Amino acid sequence: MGNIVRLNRAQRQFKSAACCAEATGHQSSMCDLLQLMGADVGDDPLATSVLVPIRILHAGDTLFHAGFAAAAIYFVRSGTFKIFQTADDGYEQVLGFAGRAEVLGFDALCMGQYPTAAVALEHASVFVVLVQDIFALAQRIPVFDRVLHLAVSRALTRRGDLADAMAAVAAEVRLARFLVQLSQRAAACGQSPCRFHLRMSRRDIASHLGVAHETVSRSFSALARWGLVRVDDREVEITDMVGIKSLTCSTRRPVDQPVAQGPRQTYVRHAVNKPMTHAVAG
Amino acid sequence: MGNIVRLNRAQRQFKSAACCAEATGHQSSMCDLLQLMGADVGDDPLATSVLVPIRILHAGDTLFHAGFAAAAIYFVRSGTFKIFQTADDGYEQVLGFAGRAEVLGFDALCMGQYPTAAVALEHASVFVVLVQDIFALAQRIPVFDRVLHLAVSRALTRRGDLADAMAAVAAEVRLARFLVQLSQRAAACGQSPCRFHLRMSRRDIASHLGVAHETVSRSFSALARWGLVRVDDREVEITDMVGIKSLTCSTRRPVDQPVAQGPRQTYVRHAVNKPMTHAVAG
DNA sequence: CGTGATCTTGAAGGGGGTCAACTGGAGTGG
DNA sequence: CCACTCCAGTTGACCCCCTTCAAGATCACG
Repeated sequence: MGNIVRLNRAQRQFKSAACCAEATGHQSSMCDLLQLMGADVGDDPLATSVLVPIRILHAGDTLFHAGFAAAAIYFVRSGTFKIFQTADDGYEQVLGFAGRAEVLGFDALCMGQYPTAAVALEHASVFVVLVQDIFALAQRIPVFDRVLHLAVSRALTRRGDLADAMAAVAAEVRLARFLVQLSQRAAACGQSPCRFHLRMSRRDIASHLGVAHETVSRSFSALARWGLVRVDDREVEITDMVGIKSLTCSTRRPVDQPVAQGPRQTYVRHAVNKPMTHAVAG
Repeated sequence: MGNIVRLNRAQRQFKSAACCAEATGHQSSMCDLLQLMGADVGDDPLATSVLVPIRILHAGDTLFHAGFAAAAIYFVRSGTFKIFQTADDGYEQVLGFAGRAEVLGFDALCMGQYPTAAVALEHASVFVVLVQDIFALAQRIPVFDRVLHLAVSRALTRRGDLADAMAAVAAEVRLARFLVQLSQRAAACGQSPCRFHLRMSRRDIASHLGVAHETVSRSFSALARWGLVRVDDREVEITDMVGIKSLTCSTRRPVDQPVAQGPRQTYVRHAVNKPMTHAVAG
């Protein structure tokens, strides 16, 4: 795959001065953090008095490296992040993409260092909560404890989705599942579930889905040919939501008794091609 | 794959009377739970006074179903569990296997229902903490809050390992990574890192690794042929720990400048076969 | 305009999915 | 006790899909 550390372009592109820019961070209050996370915090004087630093990142900036000491956890205020771990040979395995109101770096708690790295894919900002403060804050501000638990629970669910996407045999199905996930996530944020701009490169998607990046390209072309999506570089529009969702159902050898209807639609791969060409023809 | 719901045999095999047997559960104290999780709890009178139910399960028993309302989270006291989600067509995607001191069902918190299911692979017992009690307990017993956060952090890391195992191109590498994970996990529990009994079927492993179960069989045979492991049904012995660990390093197209040493060892698949046959010959 | 990146498409080869057949063990019922 | 059934596990054969290598298009930047 060669999903190698390639920050050069992004760094040049966005002219981020410093790689690990702690720069231009200001302060906010715990109250804002709780509101971001969807908690109902009346006017808790304690929450408003506790200050929480904010860190600003440019595209390509690294929020934290894998293997570094666990200094803090982060709550995404804006922007998108790529979560990945790097193998010995430099291969990046992308575990997921995190957006607004998601927690980052929590998996470092149990081992004292980050098992994964996080890189901003666009201009972004995060709330910073130092590891050494977490438990004290959780005790002093119960609603923060609740918010944290819920956020981590969501992060856990997200990583389950990862397996979902990688489990499909056909590459087109993997991509379809990924796009549907993005769509539903966008909808949950109040954005359009049909049109969105991909923040990540084909390489990142490929690593996330466990295929070669050329295969991602081909799968995009296939989905477009079948009339399910319209693709222009990183602009994606889902033109047939029903069709793409039905495609995502193709897993492996479905059941012991396949369907016993129609012309032996046993293979998944066939199910991938057949109905789609029909859909194009129809 | 046909990784279908096949509890019949297990149920018959172990003669578990009720599928969802809440049966024969007794009570224990929060103190025991905290000690299980590795916390140092002196003689906290509060912790000893809080009672925590224990649930006993037989092999094949379901701890909780996917889609059911989130009633409780569980801490594994003994035994092994299979965590999985079931697709519409009945395909089981195995997300992982959980053992002693791991938390189960936490991902249900954020959505009110379990996104995954958990089934006991052997005789097992768990501590039961009702969802409605979690936050109150976390506030009353700070150590419990800490223990919970750490356990969830570990669960998050575990799901990262899942992607690691599924990311490899070659099936033998996936299996090797899985075995190394099991080995390291066993070592962390004070058991032998070289010999262990697999609690899960080939089908479960296949689903976990994202391959067909026939491929798992073939990969076991290949690893044995290369002298890395000895396999007898579910009894596994790692006979060449260095060799199997070096095998796990094979990812995808390593780096842009391969190694430039020796005869162009660019392909992973070659690296899989070549050195191993040498190892057998040598 | 050269450089280097992303993205796309083509061609070739092989690995693994799928189906099939076989073995062996466990439970069932005669 | 022994046939019978069911299932886990293994191995073989076929062939499609994906990986890999390669080349071209496009864009950004100096």
